[in-house]
Amino acid sequence: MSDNEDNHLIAERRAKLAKLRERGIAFPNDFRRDALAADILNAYGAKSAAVLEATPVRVKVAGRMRAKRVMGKASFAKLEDSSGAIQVFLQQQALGEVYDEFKTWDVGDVIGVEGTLFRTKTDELSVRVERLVLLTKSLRPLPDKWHGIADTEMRYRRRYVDLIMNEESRRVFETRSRIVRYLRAFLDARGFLEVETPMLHPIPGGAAARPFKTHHNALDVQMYLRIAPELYLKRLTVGGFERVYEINRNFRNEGVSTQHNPEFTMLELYQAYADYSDLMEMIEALFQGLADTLLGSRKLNYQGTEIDLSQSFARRSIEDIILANTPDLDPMSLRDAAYLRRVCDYMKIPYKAGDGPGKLQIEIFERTGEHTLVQPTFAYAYPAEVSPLSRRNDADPFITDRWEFFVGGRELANGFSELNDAEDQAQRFKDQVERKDAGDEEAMYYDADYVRALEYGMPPTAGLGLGVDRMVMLYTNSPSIRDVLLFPHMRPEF
RNA sequence: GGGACGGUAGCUCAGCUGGUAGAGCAAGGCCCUUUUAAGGCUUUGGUCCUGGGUUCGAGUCCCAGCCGUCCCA
Repeated sequence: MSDNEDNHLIAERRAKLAKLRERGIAFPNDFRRDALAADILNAYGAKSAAVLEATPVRVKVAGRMRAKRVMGKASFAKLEDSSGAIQVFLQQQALGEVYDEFKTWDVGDVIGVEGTLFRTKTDELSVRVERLVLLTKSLRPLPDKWHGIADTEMRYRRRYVDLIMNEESRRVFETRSRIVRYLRAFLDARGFLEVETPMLHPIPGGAAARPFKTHHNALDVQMYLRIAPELYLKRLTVGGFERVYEINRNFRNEGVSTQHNPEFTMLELYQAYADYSDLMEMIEALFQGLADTLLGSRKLNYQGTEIDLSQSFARRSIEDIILANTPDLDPMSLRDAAYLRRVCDYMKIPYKAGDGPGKLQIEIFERTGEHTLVQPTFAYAYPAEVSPLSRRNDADPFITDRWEFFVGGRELANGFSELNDAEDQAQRFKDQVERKDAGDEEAMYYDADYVRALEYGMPPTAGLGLGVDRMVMLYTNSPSIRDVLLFPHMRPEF
């Protein structure tokens, strides 16, 4: 992908622009359109040639020239705006000198035309142009109009070209916007308050992940881009905002893949006087309602697999899922660290020396169970050891009241009843610090102010985080997270 | 981090066991007043990703690197 500046196509267009500059305003901004292509087609697409001739309709449209067919003294071109495209018809006889200039214009130029509607011999509604203006000279040739861009690298690095060329790509990002609007409407209707909490954190918290580090000059302190907004949002529930949410970016200093981008969008919400099972119901309503609104169906195709959202979503405990996928395991030894280490050794699953039975369980689950959760499934009963912010289960202190939600073998959301016991939280942070000191880079820091907030009293609360990008992937049938991010992370080009 | 695959004209792609770098579209010129991947004639356009190596000779083979895609961890 190397188009150097001196390729002759660009040179020719620069020469044309130089002539435009000599003649006056090369980039005029006084053309005002009065119609969009799609609106014209909707309003007059059914009118007959005779009716259009009897009662002429004048329109002013503007957009990018996407096709150009010159036949001597008459030409056709396709003019594309945000709504769609309409054909324009130009004649030497009607336009004079401007027509001769038009013949030198290029596909990709932005033009404005004024004229009357008519139907061509092939019955296509078109604009018979009476006035014609070049609004923006395009200096770079567009990709092949028939093949489009196949080069994924160019699609991601030059999203603007991708958006010009690919209707499908535009549609994905329009759908993304609709999904985010749906999320807001869904939560607003349930009495949630949208808030904004800091992106620059003195202590990165709320998740197990490596943060991006930065530095605040005036204060001369180390800062971190947030890995999750969780601890701030829960401070707000202490403050009395009983239903809050935030939709914004998190940053994690980790690998890039079809599932991961260093910055990604997360919905987090907290609801007081609710528990983790209330949130399972909320997720179900959310995913089903979105399918209804977006697709008009609760069955969707994701990369060749039918996903059925119409049934009540499955709920299975972590230990059940582990046993279902590895039936040889001894059900009575699932919390025996020595036994689990032998299992990991046998299955070639890496683990760290300090990993206890809870962490080992999750390692086994992630290797053997996750990818089997294709239909919407809540995996619940996460070990307390890997859930330092979750409320312990009343009957079984080994586990917490926590689930993760899977579709297509992929984690889309994580929710739990919140740990609101300040003293338990302080102890869990201490355990995390020990793990960090032992070399676990993903272990959490001790957040003293957060513990202090809990000491004021946080009502019983449940919260969840939902990966918006992955959700958009699901609903737009996109194989890679890069397909749903306008400007995905790439290595610097220059 | 490991593996597989890819990088050739502005775009999409050919290029066999090593032997003068190709097509379509786009672009320049000429013709053309109802086309829609318009058409006809014609011309131009290359750091074959980069750097080494083997060879009389490398787009092609070898090594290293860069960028990307997918899979795995």
